[in-house]
Amino acid sequence: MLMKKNEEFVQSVNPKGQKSCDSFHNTIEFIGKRWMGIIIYHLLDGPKRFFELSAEIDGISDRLLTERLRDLEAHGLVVKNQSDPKVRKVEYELTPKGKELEDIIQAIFEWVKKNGCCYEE
Amino acid sequence: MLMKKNEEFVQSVNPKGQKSCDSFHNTIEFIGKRWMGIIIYHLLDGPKRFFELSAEIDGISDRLLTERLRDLEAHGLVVKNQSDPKVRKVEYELTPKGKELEDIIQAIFEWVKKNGCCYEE
DNA sequence: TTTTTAAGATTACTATTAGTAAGCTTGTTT
DNA sequence: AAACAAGCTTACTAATAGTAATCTTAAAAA
Repeated sequence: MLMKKNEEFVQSVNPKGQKSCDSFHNTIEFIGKRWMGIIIYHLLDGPKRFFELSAEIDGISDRLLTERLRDLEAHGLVVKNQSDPKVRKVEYELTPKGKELEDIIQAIFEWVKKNGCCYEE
Repeated sequence: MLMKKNEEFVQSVNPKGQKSCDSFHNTIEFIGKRWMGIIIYHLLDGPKRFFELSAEIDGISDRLLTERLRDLEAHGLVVKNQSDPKVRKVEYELTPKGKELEDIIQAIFEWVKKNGCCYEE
Protein backbone atom coordinates (compact mmCIF):
# COMPACT_ATOMS: atom_id res chain seq x y z
CA MET A 1 0.00 0.00 0.00
CA LEU A 2 1.09 3.57 0.39
CA MET A 3 3.85 2.53 2.73
CA LYS A 4 5.74 1.27 -0.28
CA LYS A 5 5.63 4.68 -1.84
CA ASN A 6 6.70 6.47 1.30
CA GLU A 7 9.27 4.53 3.20
CA GLU A 8 9.27 7.21 5.87
CA PHE A 9 5.78 6.19 6.76
CA VAL A 10 6.41 2.55 7.38
CA GLN A 11 4.49 1.95 10.51
CA SER A 12 5.89 0.49 13.65
CA VAL A 13 3.89 -2.08 15.48
CA ASN A 14 3.26 -1.70 19.19
CA PRO A 15 3.09 -4.54 21.76
CA LYS A 16 -0.59 -5.13 21.04
CA GLY A 17 0.17 -5.52 17.34
CA GLN A 18 -1.46 -2.21 16.51
CA LYS A 19 0.02 0.19 14.02
CA SER A 20 1.11 3.30 15.83
CA CYS A 21 -0.13 6.11 13.66
CA ASP A 22 -1.51 8.54 16.17
CA SER A 23 -0.83 11.74 14.31
CA PHE A 24 -2.39 10.27 11.19
CA HIS A 25 -5.31 8.99 13.24
CA ASN A 26 -5.78 12.29 15.04
CA THR A 27 -5.56 14.28 11.84
CA ILE A 28 -7.97 12.13 9.88
CA GLU A 29 -10.49 12.21 12.69
CA PHE A 30 -10.09 15.97 13.07
CA ILE A 31 -10.53 16.88 9.44
CA GLY A 32 -13.24 14.24 9.14
CA LYS A 33 -15.46 15.93 11.69
CA ARG A 34 -18.84 16.81 10.31
CA TRP A 35 -18.74 19.96 8.10
CA MET A 36 -14.97 20.32 8.44
CA GLY A 37 -14.14 19.36 4.88
CA ILE A 38 -16.83 21.56 3.41
CA ILE A 39 -15.71 24.54 5.46
CA ILE A 40 -12.11 24.07 4.39
CA TYR A 41 -13.26 23.66 0.81
CA HIS A 42 -15.09 26.97 0.91
CA LEU A 43 -12.17 28.73 2.56
CA LEU A 44 -9.87 27.64 -0.26
CA ASP A 45 -11.49 30.43 -2.32
CA GLY A 46 -9.83 32.96 -0.02
CA PRO A 47 -10.77 34.76 3.21
CA LYS A 48 -14.45 34.74 3.98
CA ARG A 49 -16.76 36.28 6.51
CA PHE A 50 -18.92 34.30 8.87
CA PHE A 51 -22.16 35.07 7.08
CA GLU A 52 -20.64 34.24 3.72
CA LEU A 53 -19.67 30.77 4.88
CA SER A 54 -23.02 30.39 6.51
CA ALA A 55 -24.79 31.31 3.28
CA GLU A 56 -22.61 29.20 1.02
CA ILE A 57 -22.67 26.05 3.08
CA ASP A 58 -26.09 24.57 2.71
CA GLY A 59 -27.50 23.25 5.96
CA ILE A 60 -24.86 24.26 8.47
CA SER A 61 -26.05 26.02 11.61
CA ASP A 62 -24.39 29.03 13.20
CA ARG A 63 -23.63 26.94 16.23
CA LEU A 64 -21.60 24.35 14.39
CA LEU A 65 -20.01 26.87 12.05
CA THR A 66 -18.74 28.74 15.09
CA GLU A 67 -17.59 25.55 16.75
CA ARG A 68 -15.73 24.30 13.67
CA LEU A 69 -14.09 27.68 13.07
CA ARG A 70 -12.89 27.68 16.69
CA ASP A 71 -11.51 24.16 16.21
CA LEU A 72 -9.70 25.23 13.07
CA GLU A 73 -8.31 28.32 14.79
CA ALA A 74 -7.20 26.33 17.80
CA HIS A 75 -5.27 23.98 15.55
CA GLY A 76 -3.64 26.69 13.49
CA LEU A 77 -5.44 25.97 10.25
CA VAL A 78 -7.43 29.17 10.16
CA VAL A 79 -6.87 32.70 11.41
CA LYS A 80 -9.55 35.11 12.41
CA ASN A 81 -8.97 38.63 11.11
CA GLN A 82 -10.84 41.47 12.68
CA SER A 83 -8.99 44.62 11.67
CA ASP A 84 -11.11 47.00 13.70
CA PRO A 85 -12.81 45.45 16.74
CA LYS A 86 -15.40 48.23 16.63
CA VAL A 87 -16.55 47.10 13.22
CA ARG A 88 -18.36 43.81 13.02
CA LYS A 89 -16.29 42.55 10.17
CA VAL A 90 -14.61 39.27 10.91
CA GLU A 91 -12.80 37.32 8.25
CA TYR A 92 -11.61 33.76 8.43
CA GLU A 93 -8.61 32.80 6.39
CA LEU A 94 -6.64 29.61 5.95
CA THR A 95 -3.10 29.67 7.29
CA PRO A 96 -0.34 28.20 5.08
CA LYS A 97 -0.81 24.96 7.01
CA GLY A 98 -4.53 25.16 6.30
CA LYS A 99 -3.98 25.90 2.62
CA GLU A 100 -1.98 22.74 2.27
CA LEU A 101 -5.17 20.81 2.97
CA GLU A 102 -6.08 21.64 -0.62
CA ASP A 103 -4.35 18.49 -1.83
CA ILE A 104 -6.64 16.39 0.32
CA ILE A 105 -9.75 18.18 -0.89
CA GLN A 106 -8.44 17.85 -4.42
CA ALA A 107 -7.96 14.11 -3.97
CA ILE A 108 -11.55 13.77 -2.83
CA PHE A 109 -12.67 15.74 -5.88
CA GLU A 110 -10.72 13.44 -8.15
CA TRP A 111 -12.28 10.43 -6.48
CA VAL A 112 -15.78 11.79 -6.95
CA LYS A 113 -14.97 12.61 -10.56
CA LYS A 114 -13.91 9.02 -11.24
CA ASN A 115 -16.30 7.16 -9.01
CA GLY A 116 -19.35 9.34 -8.62
CA CYS A 117 -21.13 9.96 -5.42
CA CYS A 118 -20.77 7.33 -2.75
CA TYR A 119 -23.62 8.43 -0.59
CA GLU A 120 -27.24 9.29 -1.04
CA GLU A 121 -30.01 9.44 1.49
CA MET B 1 -8.66 27.40 -5.83
CA LEU B 2 -8.85 23.90 -7.14
CA MET B 3 -11.52 24.90 -9.57
CA LYS B 4 -8.83 26.54 -11.65
CA LYS B 5 -7.00 23.26 -11.93
CA ASN B 6 -10.09 21.28 -12.81
CA GLU B 7 -12.38 23.20 -15.06
CA GLU B 8 -14.83 20.33 -14.97
CA PHE B 9 -15.43 21.06 -11.36
CA VAL B 10 -16.38 24.67 -11.68
CA GLN B 11 -19.31 24.90 -9.38
CA SER B 12 -22.66 26.23 -10.35
CA VAL B 13 -24.42 28.52 -7.96
CA ASN B 14 -28.00 27.84 -7.02
CA PRO B 15 -30.69 30.48 -6.43
CA LYS B 16 -29.66 30.83 -2.80
CA GLY B 17 -26.09 31.53 -3.85
CA GLN B 18 -24.89 28.17 -2.55
CA LYS B 19 -22.42 26.07 -4.42
CA SER B 20 -24.10 22.93 -5.59
CA CYS B 21 -21.64 20.19 -4.79
CA ASP B 22 -23.83 17.48 -3.35
CA SER B 23 -21.82 14.48 -4.46
CA PHE B 24 -18.67 16.05 -3.11
CA HIS B 25 -20.49 16.96 0.10
CA ASN B 26 -22.00 13.51 0.48
CA THR B 27 -18.71 11.79 -0.22
CA ILE B 28 -16.67 13.90 2.15
CA GLU B 29 -19.19 13.42 4.93
CA PHE B 30 -19.34 9.69 4.29
CA ILE B 31 -15.62 9.04 4.29
CA GLY B 32 -15.25 11.51 7.15
CA LYS B 33 -17.40 9.44 9.48
CA ARG B 34 -15.61 8.46 12.62
CA TRP B 35 -13.21 5.52 12.05
CA MET B 36 -13.92 5.39 8.34
CA GLY B 37 -10.55 6.70 7.21
CA ILE B 38 -8.64 4.44 9.57
CA ILE B 39 -10.56 1.38 8.44
CA ILE B 40 -9.93 2.19 4.79
CA TYR B 41 -6.28 2.80 5.61
CA HIS B 42 -5.93 -0.63 7.18
CA LEU B 43 -7.76 -2.31 4.32
CA LEU B 44 -5.29 -0.83 1.84
CA ASP B 45 -2.86 -3.54 3.03
CA GLY B 46 -5.13 -6.14 1.42
CA PRO B 47 -8.09 -8.26 2.52
CA LYS B 48 -8.47 -8.55 6.26
CA ARG B 49 -10.60 -10.47 8.70
CA PHE B 50 -12.88 -8.83 11.22
CA PHE B 51 -10.72 -9.67 14.21
CA GLU B 52 -7.60 -8.46 12.43
CA LEU B 53 -9.11 -5.04 11.83
CA SER B 54 -10.41 -5.02 15.37
CA ALA B 55 -6.94 -5.80 16.72
CA GLU B 56 -5.09 -3.36 14.49
CA ILE B 57 -7.36 -0.40 14.99
CA ASP B 58 -6.72 0.88 18.47
CA GLY B 59 -9.90 1.81 20.30
CA ILE B 60 -12.59 0.78 17.84
CA SER B 61 -15.43 -1.31 19.19
CA ASP B 62 -16.93 -4.32 17.48
CA ARG B 63 -20.19 -2.47 17.22
CA LEU B 64 -18.81 0.41 15.20
CA LEU B 65 -16.47 -1.78 13.19
CA THR B 66 -19.48 -3.81 12.08
CA GLU B 67 -21.48 -0.69 11.35
CA ARG B 68 -18.73 0.94 9.30
CA LEU B 69 -18.04 -2.25 7.34
CA ARG B 70 -21.76 -2.47 6.52
CA ASP B 71 -21.69 1.18 5.38
CA LEU B 72 -18.68 0.50 3.18
CA GLU B 73 -20.30 -2.62 1.73
CA ALA B 74 -23.56 -0.80 1.08
CA HIS B 75 -21.70 1.86 -0.88
CA GLY B 76 -19.64 -0.56 -2.91
CA LEU B 77 -16.29 0.30 -1.39
CA VAL B 78 -15.76 -3.03 0.34
CA VAL B 79 -16.79 -6.59 -0.39
CA LYS B 80 -17.31 -9.27 2.20
CA ASN B 81 -15.81 -12.63 1.23
CA GLN B 82 -16.95 -15.72 3.05
CA SER B 83 -15.89 -18.65 0.87
CA ASP B 84 -17.48 -21.33 3.00
CA PRO B 85 -20.45 -20.18 5.08
CA LYS B 86 -19.85 -23.10 7.44
CA VAL B 87 -16.46 -21.73 8.34
CA ARG B 88 -16.33 -18.56 10.37
CA LYS B 89 -13.79 -16.94 8.11
CA VAL B 90 -14.97 -13.63 6.75
CA GLU B 91 -12.66 -11.35 4.85
CA TYR B 92 -13.25 -7.74 3.96
CA GLU B 93 -11.63 -6.41 0.84
CA LEU B 94 -11.64 -3.06 -0.90
CA THR B 95 -13.33 -2.98 -4.29
CA PRO B 96 -11.54 -1.15 -7.12
CA LYS B 97 -13.63 1.89 -6.23
CA GLY B 98 -12.52 1.48 -2.63
CA LYS B 99 -8.89 1.08 -3.59
CA GLU B 100 -9.00 4.40 -5.37
CA LEU B 101 -9.49 6.03 -1.99
CA GLU B 102 -5.78 5.45 -1.50
CA ASP B 103 -4.97 8.79 -3.08
CA ILE B 104 -7.02 10.54 -0.44
CA ILE B 105 -5.36 8.63 2.38
CA GLN B 106 -2.02 9.34 0.76
CA ALA B 107 -2.79 13.06 0.62
CA ILE B 108 -3.55 13.05 4.33
CA PHE B 109 -0.29 11.25 4.98
CA GLU B 110 1.59 13.86 3.01
CA TRP B 111 -0.09 16.60 4.95
CA VAL B 112 0.81 15.03 8.27
CA LYS B 113 4.36 14.55 7.05
CA LYS B 114 4.70 18.25 6.22
CA ASN B 115 2.60 19.75 8.95
CA GLY B 116 2.66 17.35 11.84
CA CYS B 117 -0.28 16.35 13.88
CA CYS B 118 -3.16 18.77 14.02
CA TYR B 119 -4.94 17.34 16.95
CA GLU B 120 -4.13 16.24 20.43
CA GLU B 121 -6.38 15.83 23.41
C1' DT C 1 -34.09 60.39 16.83
C1' DT C 2 -36.21 56.21 17.35
C1' DT C 3 -36.71 51.79 15.08
C1' DT C 4 -35.10 48.12 12.39
C1' DT C 5 -31.89 45.26 10.57
C1' DA C 6 -27.54 42.50 10.25
C1' DA C 7 -23.18 40.29 11.87
C1' DG C 8 -21.35 37.25 14.76
C1' DA C 9 -21.98 34.86 18.04
C1' DT C 10 -24.04 32.10 22.69
C1' DT C 11 -27.45 29.32 25.18
C1' DA C 12 -30.89 25.80 25.98
C1' DC C 13 -32.90 21.89 24.57
C1' DT C 14 -33.75 17.64 21.51
C1' DA C 15 -32.21 14.10 18.46
C1' DT C 16 -28.78 11.37 16.53
C1' DT C 17 -24.44 9.05 16.75
C1' DA C 18 -20.71 6.96 19.29
C1' DG C 19 -18.78 4.28 23.25
C1' DT C 20 -19.05 0.45 26.63
C1' DA C 21 -20.14 -3.87 27.93
C1' DA C 22 -22.35 -7.95 27.76
C1' DG C 23 -24.28 -11.82 25.33
C1' DC C 24 -25.20 -15.01 21.36
C1' DT C 25 -24.08 -18.81 17.96
C1' DT C 26 -21.41 -22.14 16.00
C1' DG C 27 -17.13 -24.37 15.19
C1' DT C 28 -12.54 -25.59 17.00
C1' DT C 29 -9.23 -26.69 20.58
C1' DT C 30 -8.08 -28.94 25.24
C1' DA D 1 -17.23 -32.11 27.96
C1' DA D 2 -15.60 -27.55 28.82
C1' DA D 3 -13.48 -23.66 27.32
C1' DC D 4 -12.39 -20.59 23.83
C1' DA D 5 -12.63 -17.77 19.37
C1' DA D 6 -14.85 -15.35 15.34
C1' DG D 7 -18.16 -12.44 14.03
C1' DC D 8 -21.86 -10.41 15.23
C1' DT D 9 -26.10 -8.28 17.94
C1' DT D 10 -28.40 -5.99 21.80
C1' DA D 11 -29.02 -2.79 25.58
C1' DC D 12 -27.67 1.08 27.72
C1' DT D 13 -24.85 5.51 28.58
C1' DA D 14 -22.15 9.39 26.94
C1' DA D 15 -20.94 12.60 23.55
C1' DT D 16 -21.85 15.13 19.45
C1' DA D 17 -24.94 17.33 16.20
C1' DG D 18 -29.29 19.74 14.98
C1' DT D 19 -32.87 23.31 15.95
C1' DA D 20 -34.33 27.40 17.59
C1' DA D 21 -34.29 31.30 20.27
C1' DT D 22 -31.70 35.07 22.21
C1' DC D 23 -27.96 38.62 22.76
C1' DT D 24 -24.87 42.70 21.59
C1' DT D 25 -23.55 46.34 19.01
C1' DA D 26 -23.33 49.13 14.94
C1' DA D 27 -25.06 50.86 11.00
C1' DA D 28 -29.04 51.89 7.98
C1' DA D 29 -33.81 53.33 7.55
C1' DA D 30 -37.93 55.65 8.92
